Amino acid sequence: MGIVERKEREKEEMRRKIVDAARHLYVKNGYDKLSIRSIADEIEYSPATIYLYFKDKNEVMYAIHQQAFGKMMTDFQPILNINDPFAKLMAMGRRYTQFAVENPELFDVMFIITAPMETLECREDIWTEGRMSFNMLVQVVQECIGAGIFQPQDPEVAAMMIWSTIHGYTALFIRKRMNMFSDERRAELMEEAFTLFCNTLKKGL
Amino acid sequence: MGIVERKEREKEEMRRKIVDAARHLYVKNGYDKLSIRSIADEIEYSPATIYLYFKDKNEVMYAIHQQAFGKMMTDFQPILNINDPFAKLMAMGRRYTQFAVENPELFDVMFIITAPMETLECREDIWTEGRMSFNMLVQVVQECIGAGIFQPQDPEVAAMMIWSTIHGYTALFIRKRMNMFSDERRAELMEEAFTLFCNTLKKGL
DNA sequence: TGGTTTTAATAAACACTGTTTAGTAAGTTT
DNA sequence: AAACTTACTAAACAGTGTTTATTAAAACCA
Repeated sequence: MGIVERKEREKEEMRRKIVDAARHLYVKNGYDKLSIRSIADEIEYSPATIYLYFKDKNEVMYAIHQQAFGKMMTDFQPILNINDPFAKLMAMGRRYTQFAVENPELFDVMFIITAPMETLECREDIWTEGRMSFNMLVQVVQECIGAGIFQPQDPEVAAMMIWSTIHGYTALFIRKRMNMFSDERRAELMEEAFTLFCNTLKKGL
Repeated sequence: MGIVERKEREKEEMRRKIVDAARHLYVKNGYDKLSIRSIADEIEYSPATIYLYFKDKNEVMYAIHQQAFGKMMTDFQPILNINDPFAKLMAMGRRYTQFAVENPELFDVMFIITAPMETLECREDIWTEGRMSFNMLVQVVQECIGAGIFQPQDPEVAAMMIWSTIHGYTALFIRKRMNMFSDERRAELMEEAFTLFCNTLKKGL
């Protein structure tokens, strides 16, 4: 009797339906305007039903957060084919910011908003999505060390420094903390700060 | 007749009362739990009264944001007496993170939360608090160039790169994006990333 | 097949939220 | 003393996340 299996599938299917609707609304309207009721409306179920599949709104946000990391990974896939490790590193930095600009809400839920981090899956030293993404960066840094572009050193420390810089201006931009500059100057500063950082790394790391 | 003047003073006094209560509650409970009603309760007025002094909650947040920048400026004051420009720069970086760790909610409203940036005061290329803080950093970078520690270059670009790195790991930490590491490793990575960044700057910028 | 149990879904309520509007009471001016 | 102006608030509007009691359907068992 495949009844339990079918029920399992239906449960999965329903979860997927909820997350898809939620992601849709979230990407369009942002976190503040994403409500359990609007998700329920979208999938034509009552609001209470969502609580049969997710503990709370944070868990819905975590599911979106997971999907967002999935999308980012596929976006990054072509970069992994680049042979020159430093060129690969630079391409990764560029893509990070590009991803944020093209998908501001997804970037938000991945790296800024607190909601998804309130779930069990993101506490107690385990945050799978973060761990895996960071490892990807660490590996490229490792390759740079192996190729003699960077000096021998703890690749995690170097990776953390590099992530910080790229994430820094990206987050400041996304959260409007470059509003003291004009649109043009803003773009210029980000671009040139990136270039300067790359050159500094090449010389000094 | 000093009646208009007294009324002016009373208006100012009331605004101050509201912001003080709001800041108090915000620092204690964070943005989500700060409500117009809770502020009204604290100062023993009706919620509607707050709307006679502030356009909306965003403007209250902007007032807190202003006060937070004030506090940060006084925290930074002693650093400005350091003679060696590079030591001054490093001290500023340290204090930035220290301020964030000691006053996470204030850091949030200054550099992460979107609410205060929705006000008129923060749109159209003017964000006084941001401009002034950034200028402070630019000046120190300028001094580093003058002292021959950094090569001649656009000090705003260099300042943006430096701000990005320091802000990067600070924001990632505050928003729990280092949850894939243990407490100890987290602190270690931040500390060593900072040291590595300083050394890289000294060598390569 | 009939009766029992389990499951899925919901209506309604609870305790909130930011914000607006209409009305009141006190202070100020003429 | 009457007219006007200001400061304030009660109440309402339209939402929010979440919980609970209830119902209807599906699954299981005799």
